[in-house]
Amino acid sequence: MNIGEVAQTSGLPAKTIRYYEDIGLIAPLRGGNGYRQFRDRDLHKLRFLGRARSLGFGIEECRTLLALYEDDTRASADVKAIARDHMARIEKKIAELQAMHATLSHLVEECAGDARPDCPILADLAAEVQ
Amino acid sequence: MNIGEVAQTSGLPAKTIRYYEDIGLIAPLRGGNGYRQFRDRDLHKLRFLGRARSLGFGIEECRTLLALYEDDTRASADVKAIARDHMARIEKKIAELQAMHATLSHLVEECAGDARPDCPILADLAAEVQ
DNA sequence: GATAAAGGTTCTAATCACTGGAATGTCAAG
DNA sequence: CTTGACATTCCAGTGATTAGAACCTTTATC
Repeated sequence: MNIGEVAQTSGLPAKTIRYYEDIGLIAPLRGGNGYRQFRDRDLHKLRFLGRARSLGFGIEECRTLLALYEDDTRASADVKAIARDHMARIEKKIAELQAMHATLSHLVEECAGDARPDCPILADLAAEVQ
Repeated sequence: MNIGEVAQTSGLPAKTIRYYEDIGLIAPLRGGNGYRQFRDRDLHKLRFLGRARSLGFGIEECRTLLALYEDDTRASADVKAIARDHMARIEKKIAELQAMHATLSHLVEECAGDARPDCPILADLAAEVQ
């Protein structure tokens, strides 16, 4: 399989697939013409990566997860720990975003949103103390 | 005021303040020794920027907000529109993170998390179809 | 066989908002 | 005079791609 077909099948852009090879996440073979030759194994890995990335795992976590996936002697506890860490980060991020949203929501409600210059949003941003 | 004091007062790292000058968000004066000389106006702007950034506005949005702040003839509607757009982006991001979290939460619950290799998390990542 | 389109290759540079580090200059105190 | 704290500039790196340029190979059509 050439990269185009793999991109189609995996849902990852060809650019991304090349990048993943660059950083050593996959290692497709090469044909005589220099084209990458993807085996089923490469495709599986790419799908794994696409799914893990879509769940927000970072590249290095993906690398670790992939290694665990390929290690028959892994302990599921190791995988679970990575997932838990990641969940904690997501929770933190959500909380931050919700705090931002709450503040903005409050300010937007207060703002007349008309042609006049008076604006509680700017007033808040400019306030000496929050 | 020198940059160190401004960093203290504004809560922004000196590096960040220099960067903000670099991209034209502030324009402090210079003393004969080449040191930046910050006026109250610069400090106000930096606090404004710090607050806006902490609410998640991007640098270019900050630039626009700062311009609106300094424009006495602004319409509050313009500010409100920027804030609304930003809120919408935040909402989208929260929804994405919540979806990730829900999936992970489910998988983590299913995973024994012991010394055995069987792991629903890896199984999900490796699944052909989701 | 010529040619053009489609697909492949590598490489560099850009994104965003800083941040780290190196090499160097200035100021205040002892 | 020296030491230390503080300032300066410039270059490079972060994460995870992505855009674009210049070029090569394959395939289909004339």
